Amino acid sequence: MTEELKKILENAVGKIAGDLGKEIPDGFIVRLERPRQTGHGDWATNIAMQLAKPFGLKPRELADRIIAEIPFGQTVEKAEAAGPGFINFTLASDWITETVRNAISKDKDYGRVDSGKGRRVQVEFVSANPTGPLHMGHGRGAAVGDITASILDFAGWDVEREYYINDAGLQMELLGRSAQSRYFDALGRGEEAPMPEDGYHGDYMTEIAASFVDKYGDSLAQKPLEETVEFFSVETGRIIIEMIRKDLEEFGVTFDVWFSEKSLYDNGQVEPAMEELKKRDFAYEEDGALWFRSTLFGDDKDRVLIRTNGVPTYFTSDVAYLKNKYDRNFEKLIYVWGADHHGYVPRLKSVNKAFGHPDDAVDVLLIQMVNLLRDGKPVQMSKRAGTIITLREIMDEVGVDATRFFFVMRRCDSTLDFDLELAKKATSENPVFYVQYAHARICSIYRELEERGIALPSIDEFDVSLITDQTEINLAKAISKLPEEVEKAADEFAPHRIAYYATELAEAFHSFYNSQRILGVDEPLMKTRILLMEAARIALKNVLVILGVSAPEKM
RNA sequence: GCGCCUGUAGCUCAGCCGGAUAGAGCAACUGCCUUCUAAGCAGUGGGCCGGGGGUUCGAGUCCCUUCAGGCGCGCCA
Repeated sequence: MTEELKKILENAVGKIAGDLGKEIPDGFIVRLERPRQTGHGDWATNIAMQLAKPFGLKPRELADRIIAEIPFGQTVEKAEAAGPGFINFTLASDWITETVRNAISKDKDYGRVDSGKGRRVQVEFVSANPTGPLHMGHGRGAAVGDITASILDFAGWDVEREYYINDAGLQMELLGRSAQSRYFDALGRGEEAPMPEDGYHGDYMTEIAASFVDKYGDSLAQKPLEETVEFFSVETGRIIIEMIRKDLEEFGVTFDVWFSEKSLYDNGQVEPAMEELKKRDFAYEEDGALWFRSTLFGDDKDRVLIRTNGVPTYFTSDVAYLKNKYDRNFEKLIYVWGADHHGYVPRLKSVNKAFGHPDDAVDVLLIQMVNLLRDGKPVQMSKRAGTIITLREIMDEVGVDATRFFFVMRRCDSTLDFDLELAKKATSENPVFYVQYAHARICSIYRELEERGIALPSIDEFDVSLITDQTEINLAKAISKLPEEVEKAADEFAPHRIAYYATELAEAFHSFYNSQRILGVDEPLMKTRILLMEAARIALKNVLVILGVSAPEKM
């Protein structure tokens, strides 16, 4: 629909350029936008303002000349110059028929676009250390990552979701010693293996230790402590990862790949990555350590890759991991990180450049903090005091649907107030219910139709001439926006756009529903409205699928 | 000290690559159920887009500066 309009405008502009003997500037493209004001028609363009100077005309004058070249009829019903030089278009009502036909025939695929062109993209998210349960912040990252991935999939990308398990390094050893200590506690021999200074104290550690006792009795206490640390570390990590995996699965998030940091070392992928940096002269040895020349990329000092004592830093793994990702032929890499890691972004980008990859192949989504509100007051959380709120607690309290929706309701780079009371409310104040309710209402009408023995009409029975009410037109317009919203959300990695769009779509439906009846009107009109409603149901359903929120048939 | 994020209606936030009279939701107020789900709809009021400068036909949007809040600046992860 907009493609045709663009073509019409390109032709018009071309003809005028010819008449004037002027050139169209390089890189010029016709852009169409949705006017903010409904009174300004369906679409608008600012080409007259853009071309005024090169054409040597006043914007309004040029706008009038462009309009004079437009063939009215099939596509465009009305075009008028407005404001400083906009051209506003009202489309012929065909677009409504097209929208309804399109939605119903594509059904589950309605809203899919192909801006991704089948390119491979990896979204790596959550990637929490396997040292404890996921908390709120991880939850937001999980929702943002998962929904971003869904959006990209809908936009025609070939998407892989990946969880990077930080199972190498000192944290894991600390975890092992903590588990070991709890294990001895469980045997009543706590003094033999004291809890390390910064050990993991959570209740889950006690439970894990108990499971070791169940499984191994006191056999693990027979050997010297140092000999079993590794075992405790690996096994505890495995148990916690499984716990995390279950929580995420219940949260509606599943990964294609669980990638172990340790495997980079076990499979010898770290050394070659370091060698490549050295070969390209981005790494050098000094003072017994291996350094990355981050100063070449504006960092204030070079950064250590391999410490003097021979132990690699986390940065080392990340270099190897980045290389590994490219080896798997991804064209685009998306990292979802907590905003507290933002200082690390330039370093990752630097490595990316050092390897000779385009800068925009890597995108890092920084997720700001979540403030949990109960009774309108922030809930104080402290790791030290053990008062961390876990993702599981939130899911259990407010449900998966509301949790997911709330986590993507705001732009990622803005801190999020998560109001527990609001998330649980079953009123229109709560956007999740508002959207789901629209879907349930439609399904309710279907039940009524079934009872009255009325079948879903065929698309050919849609009669656009019967669509006269503004709420009907607004609903059709909202439905027609799904593909463009998906494209924009994918383009910007902005899942919140879809949450906003979902609300807008639901609003258009509720408004229509309240003002017009479906049953009890003349049959042709009833059929036309049923088809419009069916298109709305499909759009709502697909949007909820993208968000990973259920679409209830009854509420 | 340096860097990143944020600052828009009473509250929570949208605002796309600079465009028209800055938008939602909530809260407040007024209406709407004998008919498909009122968990809904319609309407009203509410603004120095943190402040100051600049860029230009045009700035909430871009640049500089300043103020306020948050978060980072290890051979920790």
